[in-house]
Amino acid sequence: MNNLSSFPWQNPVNLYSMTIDDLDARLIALLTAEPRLGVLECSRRLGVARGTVQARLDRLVARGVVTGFGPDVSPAALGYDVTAFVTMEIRQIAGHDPVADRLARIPEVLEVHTITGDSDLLCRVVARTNADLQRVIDQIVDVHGVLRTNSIIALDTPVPYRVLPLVADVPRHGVR
Amino acid sequence: MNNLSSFPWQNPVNLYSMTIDDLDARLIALLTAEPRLGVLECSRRLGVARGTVQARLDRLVARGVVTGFGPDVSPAALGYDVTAFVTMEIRQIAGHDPVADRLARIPEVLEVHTITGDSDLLCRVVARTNADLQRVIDQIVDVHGVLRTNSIIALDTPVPYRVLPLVADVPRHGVR
DNA sequence: TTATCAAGTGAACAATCTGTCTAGCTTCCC
DNA sequence: GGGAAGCTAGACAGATTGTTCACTTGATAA
Repeated sequence: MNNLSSFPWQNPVNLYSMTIDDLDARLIALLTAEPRLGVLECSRRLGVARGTVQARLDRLVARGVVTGFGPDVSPAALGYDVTAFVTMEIRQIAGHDPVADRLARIPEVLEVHTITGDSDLLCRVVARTNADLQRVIDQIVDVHGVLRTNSIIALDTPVPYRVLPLVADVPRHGVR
Repeated sequence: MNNLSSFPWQNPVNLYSMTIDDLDARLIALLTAEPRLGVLECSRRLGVARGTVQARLDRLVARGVVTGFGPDVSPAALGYDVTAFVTMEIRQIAGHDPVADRLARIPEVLEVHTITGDSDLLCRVVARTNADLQRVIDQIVDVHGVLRTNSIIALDTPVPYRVLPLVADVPRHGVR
């Protein structure tokens, strides 16, 4: 079933195992908890050599498991207290999706997905107030090709976005 | 209308202006682009003194605008290629939401929101394959209090989560 | 069994950065 | 004018970084 080891060159993306081991997971968890930690301090906390931490980090980044260490910005702290999910039907147009391109130009649109189901696109937007949300939605509706939208407001977020449990879980399912 | 300056003590959370200026935005953009940059290098790139960058950064973190510098992990790179949004109706139970607590115990559940509309909760989940998604959804359905679920698969993500345009936009709307 | 390779260890080097102070200057507000 | 806050510029010791070295270990394959 798994031909990665037999014909790795046929699967360049998967040249490296898509799994991480326990040390990787602990490293990610550590850096998530205390992101400003240096490599040296990490090596001390994890009980391994500095070179190991450095190599692991490089490998995680090279594989694309860790895509960056960007500052996490809270829209709420900037005054954008309202989060909403907007689904929409669009007029299907050939070629590279022009609707998504237009949506990407609206700063309040934080992400866009194409989806299965009745609607075609799902995007997450933020706004300063409910009234401000109307303004943002108006911008979305104005996008050429958008036929109909449907908004759902996120009242509360009992579980904010997190990946750590997943990261901690992966080593236990290690296939390789 | 804005009583922040008159009675700041009545609004402890908003003691600091919820706005950022151009330098803040440029600093965030710079760190987003090259996150491993040190404070000194930032000060050189931005053309300001090191102490300024340090102070700005400290303030951004203190205000909660920047919540962390955690490593950004890509679930896809870990083999979780399928993303789905699951909405659900739940049996309303008094007290601190026990359903969300249970959902939080499922590693594949990346975030949970309570929402307006027909459904009560919206959560983002990932899975290794479509078949694996069924396993995850089964776990969700098994949660006590979950009555019905509805899954939407994200086929593609033309605009991945990003906050930078918003950050760049805020200084232009600076109220203070 | 032996050869080979990938990975980790421990140590060393110079160059750089960090945390923390100082002092002086400007701007804004009462 | 006085005060507060923010920025600049410079200084210090101490810590960290990137890099390279030689050596050990474990797994794999011939």
